[in-house]
Amino acid sequence: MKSRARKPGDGRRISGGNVTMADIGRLAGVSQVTVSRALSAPAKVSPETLERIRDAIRVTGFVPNAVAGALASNKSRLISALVPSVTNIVYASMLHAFSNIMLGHGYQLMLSETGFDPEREEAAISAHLSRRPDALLLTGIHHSAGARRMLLAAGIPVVEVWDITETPIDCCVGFSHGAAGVAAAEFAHAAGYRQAVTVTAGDERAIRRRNAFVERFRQLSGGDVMGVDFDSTATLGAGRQALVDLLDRGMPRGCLVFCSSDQFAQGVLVEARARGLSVPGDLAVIGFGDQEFAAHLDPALTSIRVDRDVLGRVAANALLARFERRADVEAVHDVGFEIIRRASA
Amino acid sequence: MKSRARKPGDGRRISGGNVTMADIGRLAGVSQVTVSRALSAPAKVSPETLERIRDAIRVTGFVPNAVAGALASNKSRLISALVPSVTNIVYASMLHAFSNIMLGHGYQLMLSETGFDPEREEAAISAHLSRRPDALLLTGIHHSAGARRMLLAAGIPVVEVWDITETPIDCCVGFSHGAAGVAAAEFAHAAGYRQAVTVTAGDERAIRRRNAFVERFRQLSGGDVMGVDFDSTATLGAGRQALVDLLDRGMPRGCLVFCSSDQFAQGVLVEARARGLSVPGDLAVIGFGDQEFAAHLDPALTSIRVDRDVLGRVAANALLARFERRADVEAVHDVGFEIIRRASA
DNA sequence: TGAAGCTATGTATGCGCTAACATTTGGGCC
DNA sequence: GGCCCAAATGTTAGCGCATACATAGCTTCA
Repeated sequence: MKSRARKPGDGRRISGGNVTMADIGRLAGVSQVTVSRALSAPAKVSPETLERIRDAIRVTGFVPNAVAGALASNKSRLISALVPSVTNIVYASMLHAFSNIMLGHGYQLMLSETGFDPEREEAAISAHLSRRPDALLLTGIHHSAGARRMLLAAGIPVVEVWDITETPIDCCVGFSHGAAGVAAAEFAHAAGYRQAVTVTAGDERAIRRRNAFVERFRQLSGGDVMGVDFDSTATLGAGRQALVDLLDRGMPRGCLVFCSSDQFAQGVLVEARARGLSVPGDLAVIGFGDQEFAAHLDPALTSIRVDRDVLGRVAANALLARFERRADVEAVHDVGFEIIRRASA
Repeated sequence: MKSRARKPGDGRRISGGNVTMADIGRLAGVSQVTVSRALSAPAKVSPETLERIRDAIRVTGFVPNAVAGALASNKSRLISALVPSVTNIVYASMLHAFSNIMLGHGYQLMLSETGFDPEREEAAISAHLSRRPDALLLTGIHHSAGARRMLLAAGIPVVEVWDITETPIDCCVGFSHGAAGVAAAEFAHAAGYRQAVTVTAGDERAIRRRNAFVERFRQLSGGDVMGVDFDSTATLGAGRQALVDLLDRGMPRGCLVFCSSDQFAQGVLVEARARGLSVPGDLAVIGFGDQEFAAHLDPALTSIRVDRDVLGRVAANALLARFERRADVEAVHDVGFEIIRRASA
């Protein structure tokens, strides 16, 4: 009896889908291994046999079971990616570049969102590791102790993106958020701004940029820097509200608004226009991310650009290099950032 | 001998990660099955045994191998999602809502981008099916013949989103793009517009909306409707360029620009402002998607809203219903759309 | 001409888990 | 006291592949 007794509705496929290599072999008059070879190393199979096998596959619609393959070979050709949010273009475009390269090398992507929450991240890591991915992409360099332990125990390549550290779990690709904040402060000071305020999302990296900005700007200008912080992710509406709050709190005229994202910055610009405030006269604005719309706003938005495409590509290549145990791979890749000066600051 | 001889570098984990249930059982003084039960049905295991097993798991950092579990049970608890692009907020936010619900029910997500290309979609479907997902989410209702064949043979729940049809592969959640185009034409005519042009991305659904709009608008106004088509996805810059082209081609004054996305519409608004054209005086604009920025543009953008959150949630629930073989599930879910009238048209 | 090597295939085994069935133990009950 | 049943655990048999090793038929060339 080929199949054991099963209750209905127990997950057994209705039809197709459960054709196996053994079935194909039977049809083609060869053994299961030869079918396996025909798929993974066709050069090792004679042309005639190959053709019979391919016919059988075509006729049956056979799709090899990669789950079984992964179990047998201990290689899943699956990559896990954990990002804070897919609706944030900044992560989505990095993912896009990353997954395109991995796909080109035969790897599929498993995705989870962590929402900037280390506990959710830890849960996701555990869930993903149970799937035995061949590698893992994490966003950021701060992870719970439990997460670090699991990742080290898993013994697979891990790339942390969007930040850099001298002590990555395995390797990291990103840039220094502290340096970005400092550069923005120096840019603002050099541009003549002596007063600044901040608008920051509930994102640990945004907070680090803000802190570095505030510290450096205080050093340079001596003044105090007030700010509006959000728990949540950046939206245009929140940016508008932030400017309302800042004006209520007596935000000085002619000051620079350092925003943790272009969404906030656009909101500030929109609210300023609605109130008849001139930019950069009454207030100047600097965003982060240099999204496509930044250059087209009126006034065009000054922003900190990070090449998310390069980020994703470098991360993918770092993993591929690790798979091939290439010796030339470095653990820390700084992709840098660039302040794009436009009319808003 | 427990492990066979292996060459170095053949994918074997370095440490941890290859603890098995049998190892845990040995430590806890029970058999492997009891460990399995402790994890999947703890009520069936005595409290003392449970505690010893949990201790052993804690000590070793054991993470169960879901690959083996999936092979044995023929249930992967994996859902495949194929979307045209994750960088398009319209799909990203739908995915976000979808994956949140699935995650809450213990399902992980496998993701691929298809780039509006049926061939890429077919390849992705094949790759995903080899992973034996428990269900599949597809974008759109048009798929290659090969794709349809594979999906039917797989015998798993499939939900097609962003469109509806009377003949889904399994079930679909979306709205009628033809109806949306017709509604936009009727809205435009009722608002007094007698001339219209279109700006359309290389997206089969956008083209269908456009065609329906053009046909209905012609019926109502008698006039011709010219348009700019892009092969690629919608960007603000392309929208600007589209208006440039349309003006060059003698686009009539006071006409309505029907855009296949808010990105295009924003580009048209930006270009109009740059040229000193008034909106909706010199030209009116209607977008699609009602993204967050639409309401904040100047003038605020009239757009066709589709509730992407509901779309993702309904799609998730449709799959969950199928898993539970609930009888109350319908095959076609029309989530509708809504024209949000603002200042731009 | 025969040993060595190569090509094409096959056999055996097990990856780590779940599902079905078997067994043991200890009450509860008539 | 014997019977039945439930609770707790164990035994067995695969899931569909990939890997290691074995084997048969052919070349090749010393």
